[in-house]
Amino acid sequence: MFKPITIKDIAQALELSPSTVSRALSDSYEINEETKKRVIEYAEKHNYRRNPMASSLRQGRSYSIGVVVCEVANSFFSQAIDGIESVAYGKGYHVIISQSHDAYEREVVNMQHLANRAVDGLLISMSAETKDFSHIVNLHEQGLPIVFFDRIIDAFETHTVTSNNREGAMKATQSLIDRGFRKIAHLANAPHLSITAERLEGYEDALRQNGLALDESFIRCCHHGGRIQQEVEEAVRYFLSLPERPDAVFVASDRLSMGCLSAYNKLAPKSEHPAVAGFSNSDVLDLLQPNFTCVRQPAFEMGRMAMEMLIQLIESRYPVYDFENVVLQTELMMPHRISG
Amino acid sequence: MFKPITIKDIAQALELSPSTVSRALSDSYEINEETKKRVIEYAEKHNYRRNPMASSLRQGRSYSIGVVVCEVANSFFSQAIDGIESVAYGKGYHVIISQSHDAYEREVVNMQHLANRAVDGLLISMSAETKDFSHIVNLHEQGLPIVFFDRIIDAFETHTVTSNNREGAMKATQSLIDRGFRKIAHLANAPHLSITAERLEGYEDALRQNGLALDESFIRCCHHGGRIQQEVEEAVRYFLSLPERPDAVFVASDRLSMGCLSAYNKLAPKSEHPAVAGFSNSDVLDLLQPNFTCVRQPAFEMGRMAMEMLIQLIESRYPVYDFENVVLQTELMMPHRISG
DNA sequence: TACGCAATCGATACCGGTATCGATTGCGGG
DNA sequence: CCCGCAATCGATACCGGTATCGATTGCGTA
Repeated sequence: MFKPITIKDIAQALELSPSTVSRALSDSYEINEETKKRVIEYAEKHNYRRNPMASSLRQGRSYSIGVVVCEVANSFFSQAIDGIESVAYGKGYHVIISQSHDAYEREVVNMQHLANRAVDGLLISMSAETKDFSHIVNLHEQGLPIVFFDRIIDAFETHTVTSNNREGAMKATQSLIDRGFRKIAHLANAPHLSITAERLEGYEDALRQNGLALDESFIRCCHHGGRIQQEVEEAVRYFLSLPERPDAVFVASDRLSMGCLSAYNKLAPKSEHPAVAGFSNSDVLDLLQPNFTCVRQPAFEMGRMAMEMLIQLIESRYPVYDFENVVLQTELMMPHRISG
Repeated sequence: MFKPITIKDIAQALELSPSTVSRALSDSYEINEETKKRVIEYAEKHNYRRNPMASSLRQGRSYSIGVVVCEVANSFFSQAIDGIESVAYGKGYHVIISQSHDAYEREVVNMQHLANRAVDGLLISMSAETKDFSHIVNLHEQGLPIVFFDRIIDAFETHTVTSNNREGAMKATQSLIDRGFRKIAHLANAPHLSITAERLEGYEDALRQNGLALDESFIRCCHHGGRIQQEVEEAVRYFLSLPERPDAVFVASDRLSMGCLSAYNKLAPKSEHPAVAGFSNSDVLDLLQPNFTCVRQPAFEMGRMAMEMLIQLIESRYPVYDFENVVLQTELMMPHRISG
C-alpha cells in the first residue's frame, strides 16, 4: 500500500516547521512568497494531498454538506441538486447526496450518518413515509444547520424554499377547465407531505372558483409517492372503474405523472385516455405525450437558494433567529402542437 | 453552538479511561459486560455520536466509498446506484455520489475531492469527454482501490463490470430487421466511450449478418452523450434531411433514446417517425412510446457486483493481482401491444 | 509457593493538520 | 541607543478516537 506524503514530510525535506508548511499551503499572508513557492512546488512535485479528515478534525468543519432527497432519478430533484452543486462548488463546499427512497428508516439512517460533524449542514426534502420528525429535531437541537426545500415540515423554525404549490395546482387545474373538461380527478401524493396538502388546496380552489363540485371519490393518493408503480396503476384502475369516469386528471408530482401516463397506456385504449396535467420537471415527458400539460417548478433555482441559505447559516458567527421562507413561482407549460 | 460529548467526557463521568470507553463502544471482548452496559447506557442517554473524522484519521479508513457517474438523473445509473447502496449498507459502508456531468474538468475535481483517504475506494463510470486518464491512473498508483462499471477504460488492470453491449446492440438491431426495416440508422454515444465502440460493433454485425450494407452516413454520434438536447436534434434533423431517410434508428443509450424520441416528436409528423430501438432502463419510456424496443441492462446487478468487487479490493490484506472482468447479459423488451 | 494465563482496564502515543503563542530579525523613529 | 512594530517562522498543544503496550487482579496448576 502506498503511503501518501504528509505536511511533516514536506517540512522535513525543506527544513521548515509543519506549521509553516501548513500556512504556506493555505496561502497565509505571514509566509514569505519565496517560501510559499518552494513549498507549493515541492508539494506538487511529490503529489501532496491534504488529508481532509485531519483538517476537518482540527477545524471542526468538513466543508461538505449533506443532501437528503427521496431519490435522484427524478427530474425535479436532479435539477435541484444541480442547483445546489452550482453554489456549493463555487464556495468550496462538497455535496454528499443520499437517498431516502421515501422510506422512514432509510431517512433516519442516512441523516445519522451525515450528521454529527461529518457535514456542516443539511439540505432536506422530506421522505413521504416520515411522520415522526424527532431524528431531525435532535440534529437541529444539537446545532446542525438545516434548510428544507420542497417538502418541508414545521417542527421547528428554519429557512425553507418551496414553490407556490397551491397556485401551480390551481393553474394546472384551471387549464384543464379552460380546455373544456369538467370531471377532473386528482392523483395525489403521500398524505403527510406539505406539498400534498398545498396542491390539493389549489386543485379544490380551482374547482370551486369555476363552480364545479368537489367529489371526494375523484381524489386518490399514493402513499409511496408513486415509487411503486402498482399503486399508481391501482389508482388509475379505480378511476377507470368509476361509473362516471373523469375526463381529465390533475397529477401531483413528477413521478406520479410518469406513472399515471404509463398506467393509462397500459390499462386503456388511447381513445379512453383522459387529459392529464400535472407537476413535472421532465425535459421530455411533455414532448413524448403531446396531450400533457405540466407545471414546472424552478428546481435549479430552489437548489441554488437553499444552498445559499444553508451556507449563510453555517458561516454565521452568531445564532440565526430570523428565518426566510422563500416561495418561488411555478410555470405552466401547455401542450405542444404536433403536426400530423 | 452545541458542543457534542466526546469519549473523554464519558470516561471522566464514569471514571474510566478513554480507551476503555472506546473499546466498550465498539463491543470489544476485553471489556466486562457490566462496564459495557454502563458505557453504552451513558452514551445513549447523553446522545453520544462517534466523531467519524477522528475515527477515520486514526484508523486510516473512512468506511465510505465514492461513486463517479456522469449523472444521476438517468434510469440506468440510478438503478446501478441502488445496487451499489444495497451492498454498501449491508457491509457498513457509506456511499458518496458525485456527478461528472460528462465533463472532464468536473470528473477530475470530483475524484480529487473523493480521493486521498477520504474514501476507501472508487466506483467509476467514465465521463464522455474524458480522453486523458492520468488523474485516475495517479490515484490507482497511490493504491486507491478502483472498480469500473459500464464505461470502462483499460489504462490499467482492475475489476470491471459491464454488460454485453455488442450482443445487446445486435439484438436490438436484429429486432428492427425482423420487423422488416432495412434502412437502419445508428445514433451513437460519445466516441471515446468503451460502450460506444461495442454497441457500434453489434449494430454493424447485425447488418452484416443480414446482408445489409453498412452506410457511414447512417451513423451519427453525440459527443455530449445527449446531455445537450440540441446535438440530438441536429442528428435527427440530419437523418430527416437525407435523400434516403432511415426507416428505423438504433439508439445507443438511455438519454439518447429519450432525446431521439423527443426530437422526432418535435421535428416531424408522427407519420414520418422511424421505428426506434435502443438502450434504455427507463420504467416508463417503453410504455409512453409503444413503438419503442429497448435493450435493458441489469443495472442494479451491475451496481451490486461492482460494489462487492470493490469491497473485496478494499478488505484484501494483500495486493490483488487477479482481476475479474464480468460481463452481464442484456434483455430485449419488445414493444407493447396497445389496444385502440 | 510460584508461575502461567486469562480477564479487565489504564496510560500514552499517534493519525495529519492547524490554532495559538512565541521567538527572531530587521528597521524606522524618538 | 532603545523601543516598537512588522515580517517571518518555529514549537507545541490539540481535535477525538484508537492501537499499542502495560499493569493489575484472580485463579488454576505444577
